[in-house]
Amino acid sequence: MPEILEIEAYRRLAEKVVGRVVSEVQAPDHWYVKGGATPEDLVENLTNRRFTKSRRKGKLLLLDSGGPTLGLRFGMTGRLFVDGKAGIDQLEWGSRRINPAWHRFIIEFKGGGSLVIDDPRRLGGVELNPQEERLGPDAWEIRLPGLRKVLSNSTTALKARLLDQSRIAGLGNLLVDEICWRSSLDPNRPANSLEEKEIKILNRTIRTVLDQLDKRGGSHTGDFFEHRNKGGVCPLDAQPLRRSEAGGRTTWWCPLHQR
DNA sequence: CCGGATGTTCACCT
DNA sequence: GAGGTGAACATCCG
Repeated sequence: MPEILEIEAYRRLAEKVVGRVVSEVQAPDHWYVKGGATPEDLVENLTNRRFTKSRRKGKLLLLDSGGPTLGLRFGMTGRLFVDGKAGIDQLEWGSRRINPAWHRFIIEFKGGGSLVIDDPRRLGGVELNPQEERLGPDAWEIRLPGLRKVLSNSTTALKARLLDQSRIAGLGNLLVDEICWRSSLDPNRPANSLEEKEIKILNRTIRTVLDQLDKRGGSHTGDFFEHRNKGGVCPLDAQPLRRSEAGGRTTWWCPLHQR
């Protein structure tokens, strides 16, 4: 799932619960509660609280309450439902079935309505007062000086650096492939080998891709997405795409124009 | 049946 | 400390 665009869609959906008061919290899956807290901690800290804001940092969704802040992570297969309505119609690689056993976290509100995380693979989690400072600047808000800093002093592959949430928060595997492809940059290049000219291109491309794919409907709507398969060729120059691994993730790129 | 898929965290190496 | 790897989570799809 979800990368920054999907979490942003969830954030917008979660605005519906701002102003509502929590009547009941169900956290049936102890494993799903992170940060050293227990399901009981969540119940105690959130019951009778009124949510005041729906925020996002990278892939972390945050609901402020005036007291504790609730942090929601969705892993690859987590979906958010508010009042039974989904934030994303169809999650790539997700399940299209609905199974109550996959409802890892449920909040009921006074006066009706609910917020539910459905997560078949249990890769997400909920946390009280997550350490937001562990995340780098948000990818949607980062600017040239911030991006320079992300890439400086590191021989790590460009792609691994862009996926490192502590350096820049929000980009996932699909978005990074799309961004490198549009920027004509080889994802395997050492991060600190980029010239100023290339960093500028990358900086612009990050925002262009996020704005454009957000309007289109998500991380899987990029121009490159449908080609990153076995036998895929570059839609720009028809060159067969290469496949490798970077940062532990499958990477596709065009060996001709991505340098 | 097997392998891989939009993610995060942590242990364990070098 | 930096950086890489593999495991764990559990389901769907080809």
